[in-house]
Amino acid sequence: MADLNIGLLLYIPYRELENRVFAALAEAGFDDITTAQARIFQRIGPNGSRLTELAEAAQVTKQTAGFLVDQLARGGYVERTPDPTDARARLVRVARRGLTAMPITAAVIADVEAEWTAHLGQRRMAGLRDALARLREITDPYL
Amino acid sequence: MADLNIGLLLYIPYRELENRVFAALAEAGFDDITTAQARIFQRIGPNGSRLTELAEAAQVTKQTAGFLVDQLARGGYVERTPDPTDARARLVRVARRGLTAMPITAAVIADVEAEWTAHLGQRRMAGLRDALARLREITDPYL
DNA sequence: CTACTTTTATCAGCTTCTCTGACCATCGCG
DNA sequence: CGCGATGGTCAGAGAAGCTGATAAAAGTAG
Repeated sequence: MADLNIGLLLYIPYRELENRVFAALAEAGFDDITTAQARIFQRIGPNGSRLTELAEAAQVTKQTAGFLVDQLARGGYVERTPDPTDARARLVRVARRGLTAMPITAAVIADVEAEWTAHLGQRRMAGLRDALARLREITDPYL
Repeated sequence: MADLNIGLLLYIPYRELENRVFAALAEAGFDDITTAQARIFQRIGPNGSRLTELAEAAQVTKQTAGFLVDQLARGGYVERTPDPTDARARLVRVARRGLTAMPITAAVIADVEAEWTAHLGQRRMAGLRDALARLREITDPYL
């Protein structure tokens, strides 16, 4: 095993956080959501997003994004409304059930961050967040 | 969108690195490997690993791990040898083709890390690596 | 040494995710 | 208006993951 590459080092805590979030959501009754759906849901902007935007941000094809959005819509997590500025497009917005799930997710993330801060110390945790935010500038295809 | 949660901040650069690695592997003729296979391959120890270990490290079921190892074996990336210490178990080892692919991966990772270091500065990059390595202590199920 | 439990791995069947390719409707521009 | 670009859907297929059931070897208790 020895020292792991930076990719795996990024992936390991990501996966841990994801697991914790899904465990909490399932316990709260949101047991019909999947990781793939969540990765799309996460990228919906405050005023809704177009399918194409979501697909690009999540790095999947439009077809896959559409497939996942349909499921989220069936579950009541999102709704699809026509885009007033473009008759071809439809805006995906967070709906009732999605709004209910969000604070649960936020609470788990806060918990996990607190644990990580306790382990790393405030200084290193702040540095981690700062470094990742800056890294996003050159690695996020959605930006 | 606004400020993203720490999970997504971890995932974005992870995904970028993964994409770069797979692009380079494909260009070098290793176009038959998938991300799922690579996530298993990555966890194989220097002296081989058991299927159960790989499954746990990659956080998939033994069945899934077995399925992926079979594919890796068919591609010549790994080989399965009997475990001398336990007749039930078989050790998964990196084989010829796997050994050939590893330096290509390492080179891409080095390139990407250099880019990230250029963007963040040496100090922040070192801090990032340090923080992630420490985080692994409390988030890696394989440890 | 026998009986029971645990561990390691496999087989079978199914769901979910993701892709490619083909297609349609609308937009925007010259 | 005509035409390329954009936003999205439909159809079909492969990959990846799961649960459940089974088998074989190992470990453990008596």
